[in-house]
Amino acid sequence: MAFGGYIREVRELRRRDDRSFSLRQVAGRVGIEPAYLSKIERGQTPPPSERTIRRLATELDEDADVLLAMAGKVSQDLQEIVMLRPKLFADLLRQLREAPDHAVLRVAREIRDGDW
Amino acid sequence: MAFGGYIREVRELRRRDDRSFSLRQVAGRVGIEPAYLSKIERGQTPPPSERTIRRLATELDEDADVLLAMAGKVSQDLQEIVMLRPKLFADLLRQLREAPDHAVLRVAREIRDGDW
DNA sequence: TGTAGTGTGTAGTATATAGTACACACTCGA
DNA sequence: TCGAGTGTGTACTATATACTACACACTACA
Repeated sequence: MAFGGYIREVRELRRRDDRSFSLRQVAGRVGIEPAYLSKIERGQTPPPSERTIRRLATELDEDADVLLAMAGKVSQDLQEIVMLRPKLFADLLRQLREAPDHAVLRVAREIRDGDW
Repeated sequence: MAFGGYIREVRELRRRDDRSFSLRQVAGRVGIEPAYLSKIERGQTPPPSERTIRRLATELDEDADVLLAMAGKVSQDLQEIVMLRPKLFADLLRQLREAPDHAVLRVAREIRDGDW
């Protein structure tokens, strides 16, 4: 799914119950020009910065990491986690690339339960 | 450790045994201008692109993910792994941020051994 | 002693990123 | 019916990214 089209879809859905979700008003609350948001939603310009995507996520009650992924980006805080131990996490991610969700989830659960 | 200084250190070390590791010759093999490599090594310009860092890594026999991390970058292929399942990997990475190396390694080993 | 090779200073460039600013035509409720 | 609000077209801009090109002074060794 393309980033812009998804934003438009979600915004118009919210708008059905709340007239304040017009393009202009959302742009205003997010802190960008309406013309820019219009171009973003129609894919006439590349997705905006991480900062702006995060504000859109908050505004539209969407998951920031998912929106960032649709925009072809990875959250800066995740990048920093990888950069602190690059070999460790590079290997791990490449191992997990093909692993089914449930296997990854189990791993996350084990770690969370702190059985180190 | 700063990216540029590390490159210089490694290159000069290689150079002790192999005169072909001069700044000019390495730049030539990597495909960039000597003046540019000079500025990189002295930190007078930001680290180069992922593509150029990878070539430097090959040339100097260093780990590309580690060099990229020193340059404040995360490999594009790793970013793509995260972007395919953003929620899953975002959660996992944030769980593992504080986990000790050996715990992460054990997780990687379990997955590799395929006990899904 | 001269020339081949070394690192570096300075100037400039192309492309991408991340937007702003303003005007325009349309629509819809009071 | 008119004016407030809507989305969009066009033109511009500032900053960052990722380099190239050329000239210069120094060194080393044949």
